[in-house]
Amino acid sequence: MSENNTLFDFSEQSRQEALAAEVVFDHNLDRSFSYIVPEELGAIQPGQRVSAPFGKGNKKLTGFCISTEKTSNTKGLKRLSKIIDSSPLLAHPLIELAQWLSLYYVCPLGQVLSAMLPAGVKKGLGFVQKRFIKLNCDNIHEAEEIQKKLKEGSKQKRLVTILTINNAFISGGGIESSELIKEAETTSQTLKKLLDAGAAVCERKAVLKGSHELAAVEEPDITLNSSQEESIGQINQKIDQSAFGVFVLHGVTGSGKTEVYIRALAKAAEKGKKGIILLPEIALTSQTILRFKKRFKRLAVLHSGLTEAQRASQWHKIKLGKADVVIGARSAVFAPCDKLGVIIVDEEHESSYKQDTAPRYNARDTAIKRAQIENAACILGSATPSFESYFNCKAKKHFKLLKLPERVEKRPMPQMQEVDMSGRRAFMSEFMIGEKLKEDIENSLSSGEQAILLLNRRGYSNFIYCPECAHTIHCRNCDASLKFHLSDMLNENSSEKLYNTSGLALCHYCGSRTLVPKNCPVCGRQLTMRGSGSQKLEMELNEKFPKAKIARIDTDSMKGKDYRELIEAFSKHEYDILAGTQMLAKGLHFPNVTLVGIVNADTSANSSDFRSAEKTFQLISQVAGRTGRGSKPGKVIIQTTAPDSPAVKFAKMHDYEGFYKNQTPMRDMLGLPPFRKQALVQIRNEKKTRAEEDAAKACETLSSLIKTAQLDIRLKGPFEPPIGRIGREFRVNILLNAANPAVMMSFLSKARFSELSRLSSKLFFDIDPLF
DNA sequence: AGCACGCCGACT
DNA sequence: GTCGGCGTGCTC
Repeated sequence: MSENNTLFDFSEQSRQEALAAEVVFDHNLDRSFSYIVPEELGAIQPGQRVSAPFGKGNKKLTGFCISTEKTSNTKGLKRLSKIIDSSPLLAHPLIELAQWLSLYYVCPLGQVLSAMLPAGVKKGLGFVQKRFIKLNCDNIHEAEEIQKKLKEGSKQKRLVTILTINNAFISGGGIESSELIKEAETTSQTLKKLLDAGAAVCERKAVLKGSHELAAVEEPDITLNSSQEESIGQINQKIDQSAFGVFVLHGVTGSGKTEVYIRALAKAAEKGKKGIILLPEIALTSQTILRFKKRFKRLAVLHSGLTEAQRASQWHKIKLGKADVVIGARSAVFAPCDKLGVIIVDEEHESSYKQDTAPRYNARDTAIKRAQIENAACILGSATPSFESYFNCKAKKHFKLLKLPERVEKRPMPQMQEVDMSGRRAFMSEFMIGEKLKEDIENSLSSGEQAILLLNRRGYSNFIYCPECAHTIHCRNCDASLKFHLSDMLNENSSEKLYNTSGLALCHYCGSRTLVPKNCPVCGRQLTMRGSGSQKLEMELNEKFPKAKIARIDTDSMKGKDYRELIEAFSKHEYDILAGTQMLAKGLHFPNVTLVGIVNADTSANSSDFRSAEKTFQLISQVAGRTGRGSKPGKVIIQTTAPDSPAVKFAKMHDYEGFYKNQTPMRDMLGLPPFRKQALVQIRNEKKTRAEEDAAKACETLSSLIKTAQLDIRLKGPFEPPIGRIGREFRVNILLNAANPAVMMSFLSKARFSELSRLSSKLFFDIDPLF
């Protein structure tokens, strides 16, 4: 209707200059749309969200304004309906970062911008309405007048007194009503009378939810050793100069990396700048958070245990400049700090920094880019740096390697001992704890110390299996066998004699849950749950150490909060043995743990994974770091079927450099990371033949584009991924690798608008994939 | 990504 | 004769 009046408006509208806004939406269209900004909506800035009519039905969509421009060419442009935010949610550096992410990770800008904001912020959560009370006068003299009218010793009088003392006059901020009532030891009834009499007024204001600050600040009394001093010196220099620089802090476990982080964050705060520290989600325990809370009063925390509203509140706290330090998981790399001084990525080698849904960014690499945009220092800390980061120190001028080769207080590195299980496969299928490990656990227990046992698989068993015909139960939607999980969630009466009532079959790929039949659907014999897992380990421990208190941790048995509680309980020695999966390897600090047993060090999960040796090395080294953190020395028992593999050998000797030198020539030869950058193009379709056809076409298109432009990009594929079908869709992969990430970036942004976009299969890009 | 338009098969 | 399958094209 109103959009159609251009016919008559022609002479006035189109000749006049109008303000146009470029808007991107959170959909799969990788382009922006121009809209006229109607004058009555007022000023608009990039980073604000807008509501705009879109498509034939003019459906109102929420988008982001990314730029504005005066233009006389307004033909065919629609008008914005609304400016949603009163001020930009995303400042310029974050928009710039989003533009880079969009290009680098081949993801529409609107999706990136949307992913930068917590869901609660988009919903407008994070604030609570509170009532503030102030006297209906402007000074003490007028307040005395009010006092005179009230009865001596009355509660109303007391309220007025408190308001007067606190200068809660009409032009001021007032006192929050519940605080006032508490202070005056009265009730809301009394306050209401005062308000009704017109002696005081009430004002509603939006206040950050749960934003109570911690009072006590502990003075740091830790003396740094010389390598810590050296490291912090170099980092602080960059922070002082407001200069970009990346520091790979290679510190053995227990070498005091956290103290270096704290000093860098303090330095930034001292300069009036902000700092962000990223941790793997699993390491964000109250243990760690508390350590930072003690040192930084103005701290914001972003972890998955928060509700949407709490998260939004923390976000706004940062946005309002009320936090000097932000501690959080992956997405905290987008924390809306202005004046960023330092950004830290702890355990930078962790694969959980990579997001596995669009935008598929790696928070470590995003942190580097953000530091570059904002002229900040970036610290990548790890006991086992990723080969990528170590390589960058040699190859890139902005990277600098800093080493912390010794544990603090000169504590010794744990003693490492491997146990060769290769000749004992029969034993391992039955039990998981060998004699050597059993002995050492007994020793630890008898001297009142604690032990951690680490297992590499999750769940009770690998699959549900028929011993007669070898049939395994598979997922309906995926090419994956279902895993059996013990569960007490089932109610006995619903599941008769046909189903196993002790647990459920779970698909680790699409998350579907089904009942487990008792008998094989093919031959009718009774099914068994074969394999080994942490639940089975727990049972074996209970048998072998009946007096010990045993706790089990894995992703299946734990949801965030329970996990944190269990960690606390273990650190208070409420348990003797902690058994679980990889997640135990991360940055936990238990002074009383003197023994770590790695039940099976072989990460043979996926032989196509060229990083599997690197992962094994990281696992052993990280887990070893959990022991001997107190006054007593630590010991590590590594059960492995490959005691001579480089990963085990070098990890045993705590020799990272040696392992790097041993492994990287092979990577170089095969053209793998860190020497070349990888990009995965995945074709998905519900029809298998269609997926295969389209993959073949995509290969051809890509190959010819590479050839004609003579690019240094190699193509491998098409090939079926380890799991060929997930959630009903068949998948086919094509792998690209390029010597130069910029070449890859420009190639892909061109390629996706070529014939590739005309395929009927869905296309997915995963840059720097981790398998 | 949505959503509409449009052209061929299986039904009341 | 109509309902509805999903291929194609467009979105300021």
